[in-house]
Amino acid sequence: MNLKQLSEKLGLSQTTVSRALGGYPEVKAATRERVHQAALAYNYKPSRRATSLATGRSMAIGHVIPLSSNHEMVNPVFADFIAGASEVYATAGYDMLVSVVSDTDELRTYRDLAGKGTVDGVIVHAPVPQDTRIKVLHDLGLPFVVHGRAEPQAIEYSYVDINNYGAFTTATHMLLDLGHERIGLLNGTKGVDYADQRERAYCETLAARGFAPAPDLITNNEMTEHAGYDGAKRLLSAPNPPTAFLASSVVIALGVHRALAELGLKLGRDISVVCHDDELSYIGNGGETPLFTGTRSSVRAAGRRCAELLLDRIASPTAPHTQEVWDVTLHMGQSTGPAPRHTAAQVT
Amino acid sequence: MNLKQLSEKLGLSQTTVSRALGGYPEVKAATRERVHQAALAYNYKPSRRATSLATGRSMAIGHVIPLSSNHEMVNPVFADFIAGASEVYATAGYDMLVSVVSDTDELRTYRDLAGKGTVDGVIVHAPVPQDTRIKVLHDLGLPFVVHGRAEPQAIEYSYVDINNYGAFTTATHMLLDLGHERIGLLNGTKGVDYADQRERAYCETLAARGFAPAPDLITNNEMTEHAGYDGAKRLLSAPNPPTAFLASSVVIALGVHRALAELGLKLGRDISVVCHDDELSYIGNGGETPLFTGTRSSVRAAGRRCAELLLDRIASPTAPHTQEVWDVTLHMGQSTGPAPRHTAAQVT
DNA sequence: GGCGTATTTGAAAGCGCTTTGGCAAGCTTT
DNA sequence: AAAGCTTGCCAAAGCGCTTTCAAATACGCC
Repeated sequence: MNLKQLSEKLGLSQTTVSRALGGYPEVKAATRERVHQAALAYNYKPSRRATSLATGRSMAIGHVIPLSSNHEMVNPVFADFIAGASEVYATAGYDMLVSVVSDTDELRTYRDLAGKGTVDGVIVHAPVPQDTRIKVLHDLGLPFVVHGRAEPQAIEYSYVDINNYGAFTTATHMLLDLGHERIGLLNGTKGVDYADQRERAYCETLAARGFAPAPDLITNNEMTEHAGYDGAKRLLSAPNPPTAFLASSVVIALGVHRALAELGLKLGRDISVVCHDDELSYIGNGGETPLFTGTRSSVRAAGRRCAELLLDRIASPTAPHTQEVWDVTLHMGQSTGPAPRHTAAQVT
Repeated sequence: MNLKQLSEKLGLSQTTVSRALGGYPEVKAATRERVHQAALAYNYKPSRRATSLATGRSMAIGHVIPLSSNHEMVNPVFADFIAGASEVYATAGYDMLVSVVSDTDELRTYRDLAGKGTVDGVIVHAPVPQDTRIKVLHDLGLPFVVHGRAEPQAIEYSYVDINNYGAFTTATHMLLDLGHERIGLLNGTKGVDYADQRERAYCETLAARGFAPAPDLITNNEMTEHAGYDGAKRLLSAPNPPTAFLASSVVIALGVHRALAELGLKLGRDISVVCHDDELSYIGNGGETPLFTGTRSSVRAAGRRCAELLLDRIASPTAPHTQEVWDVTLHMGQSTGPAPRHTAAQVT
């Protein structure tokens, strides 16, 4: 059933039917009602294809999920981020288009989406400093919102980020206050903004408190369980091992936890761990007393907010940009405690 | 730049330009070349909106990710599944549309997608026995492929599944062979096909070997880390605790691992764990000697295969249906060992 | 009654492609 | 030389909507 058929059945013009369904005011209430009834009865739904050609808007938002080209892994935070964004799109009548592409293909994907007009806007993930994507999207005239930041940038843009620097400053201070002096940092891959911010916070806090950050206590990796396990195990078996870890994600922290169990070390007593917790639904760190002490911020909420901002931008493209940095709160769990008197790990 | 403008620049008709770009044979090679050059030079890309209206195909596939209505969680396996599917779509020129919806809204979403013609086909996730979605999609005439099975069904359909029954039969036998007699089953939510298959395999194998499956050794839950932790802890602190666990996912197994660490029990010695491993990239159980002994099957490969089958169906809708059940292999890890002589857990 | 103003409806022109049905020119074939 | 094929191109008709512009009807008021 298409518009023409429906309007014939009703004895009305396509114009009137279209307007009635579209909620335009110049249709008599009675007529509108009649049209709605008929649409329901015949299960008429305007073709998305035709609508978008006529309006010039595709009513879809693109999410380009970068696959780190050397590992080809997809970070589970995207699942939650997308779930949040999807909620917003659904209520606004937008569809969500996701393409998972090697990060080397990302720019091409954007050019494609813009050229073909497949989407009305995109979300940019995991920005790096001086991210080229921002310039490209700006030049393409495709509205976008960045999840994270990519400073410095000549171009004004909207973003939603968390205060990574603040979070890891707080976390580092807390571990220092507990008496930990050798703290390992199990971080994400170098060059991604949040990872860099966190490392900077860690180093600068240590320096401010009079400790020289030891480069050998920092690992950079995809934030997998395995990386956490490997990193912890390696650092703990080195001479002069750390007594605490800062982990960039709960998944990493779980890996640390596994390493500790294997080494016979007790979390929170022998070794302390603080992580950043995105509140992933399946790998949650919830409960009244969460396992890991961590800086917490819902990535799902970030997804929602990014989606909202993007829809706003599409609706009013000339409005000033919105830049939000969310503060994160430190939640105490069972993974932190005072530094042991003697170096805990006597691992060979 | 649109087709009209490009053809004017070239002094050709829209027809010829369209054909040249579309690879139709009735264009002179020299002309085709000239058109391609111009398209490149002016960065012309045919509008997806217009193309799909003209052809009647939207060149998009829908993935409806169900959010269990009571928990509102999104399973991380979807991230990997989608990554696999996306690869296939990308090479075939298809887009992937994903909507994350409460499972109560799923049917409405399908009707919407079909009615508006937003997608050319969909993938059905996490089927339940006598799944209503299959009937609905069949009646809507929307091509689909199911990831998993939903037997019995009056309707013929294509699916890709793993041999869940076989996997958990093998796993149960293995634990029995190691001397474990009380085996806990930490399963996904009841009613989802794979969870039911696994429970059936577990129960029937126990029965075949002369053991009565104890209902109090089975838990059904969302497959979160927390569920694994809770389940293990509860079962281990009951009178007559199990000496081994079958876990429906690595994420659950990680929770079990955490519970064991907390109770001072050693994985693979005091308590054995076998899990099903979807080979999730971030929560991987890889390495030469994986942590968990498990039945292994790549959910990403399943995503790829489902996508291929769906594109095939769309290309030839009357072709016979394909039904694949993949065998899974058991990989030995460090989490299994002979049953301890005495009940290991002396937990209050 | 006539005029101005709302109110309500419709005809038709796009949106930017694909594709059908021709048509002209150049080749074969008889 | 006429008839029949190919080859290479084009005009124009859709695809199913939205939206502009115009028109018809109803209403209020002097």
